[in-house]
This record gives sequence, structure tokens and C-alpha cells, in this order.
Amino acid sequence: MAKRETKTERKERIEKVLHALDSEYGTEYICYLNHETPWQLLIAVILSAQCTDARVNLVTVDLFQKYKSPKNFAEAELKELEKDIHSLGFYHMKAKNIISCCQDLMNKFGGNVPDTMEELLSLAGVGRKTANVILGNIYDQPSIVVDTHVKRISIKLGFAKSEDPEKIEYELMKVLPKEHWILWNIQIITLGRSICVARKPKCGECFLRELCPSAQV
DNA sequence: CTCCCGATAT
DNA sequence: ATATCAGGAG
Repeated sequence: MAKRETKTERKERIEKVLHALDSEYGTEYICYLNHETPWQLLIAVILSAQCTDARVNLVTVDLFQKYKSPKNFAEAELKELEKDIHSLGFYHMKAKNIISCCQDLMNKFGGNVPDTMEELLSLAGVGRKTANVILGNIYDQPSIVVDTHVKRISIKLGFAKSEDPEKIEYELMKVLPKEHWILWNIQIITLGRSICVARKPKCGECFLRELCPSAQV
């Protein structure tokens, strides 16, 4: 039976992983979803459910030319908006949610994107993942975004055990220093898209392979 | 828990 | 053919 990692060893491994991520990917808070305003990011994240950010960016180029404000989305025709976002999948639900969400932005929040978890979660189409993206990226509020990449890789690294994204969020909060919460998401997505891909991870070329309990070489 | 759903990579 | 993609609602 393999020897269990001690608390000290675990703490050291976490530090090394964070340092490796910082030196490989940098510490800049970049965003893969193109946007110029908070409400545009909100729409983009709602659209990004179960679809790649590259394809969301392809659609939002034209979408934000056509709908220039939350008010335009709030007054949009459902069928027409469905056509505009059709290629992203889940288009019926996403279109309905975006219209409802923007109606609430106009009627309850003065056309602005709210800055609390509770208010964000009250918006249609907004769950914890989307809310945390807004809190972290727009309002610079320490938060952990658990998407498919963060879930998969956090479990592989042994930093989370649960299957429930909300529980993973809390597990990671205990393990990661607060200064690294926002950064974790973007770095892990970068890793998850290129090396630690879901189907056939390229452990052989991963800079974390010596620090990862799941590495297959 | 199930359902929503098109595009892409393998 | 099938797994996967910056998930969320009912």
C-alpha cells in the first residue's frame, strides 16, 4: 500500500504546483471570453455553458453589434435571439434566460450587473460558476470558479474529492491561498485546454507531472 | 436526478 | 460513432 502524503508534504506540493503554474502561465488575470463591459461578460458566460469559449467569441462579435445594451436583450424577440445564438447549443433555454436576466438587470438593478453572490444567483441562467466569474473578474472579489476543467484537474491533483462543484469550491478555498483563488481558474483552464485534456491527457509533456498523483507516464 | 443541444476533436 | 465543451433549471 502506497504511503499517504503527510500534511507537510501536501502543503509543500501545493506551493510547488502554484509556483509552477505562475512561472508557466504568468499571474495576469486574463479572460478568454471577449467583452468590453460587465453585462457583456455576463451574457458571454451564460452562453458558454457546455461549449468552448472560442465559439462563444465567434457569436458575440455579431451579437454585441446587434444588441448594444441589456435593454436591447430585455426587449429582444425570443425566436430571433434563438437564431442568433443557435450554434452554441442549448439555445432555447439560453435565449429565454438571457432575456429574463436582462429584464431583471433593467428593472431591479438599474441596468447594472450586481456585485453580490445572492443578487447574481437571482438572475435567470446564472449559477455559482457564472456568479463567481463576475465577482472575480469584474469586481475583483476573491472567488473560485469551478467549471469542467477546474473540477477534473483539481480532483486529479488531489486538491478536491467531491463531485459536486459547490463542494469543490469550498474544498479549494481551504487548500489554496486567497491571493490565488481567481488565478487558479484561469491557469487551470489554460492547462486543461492544452495539456490536461479530458479525453487523453498529455502527462508526458505536462510541467506538473512530478507533482501530480494522477500523472501517467 | 434528467433534460437541454450544436460544433468539434478523436 | 462518441466524448467533450468556462452549466443551469426543473
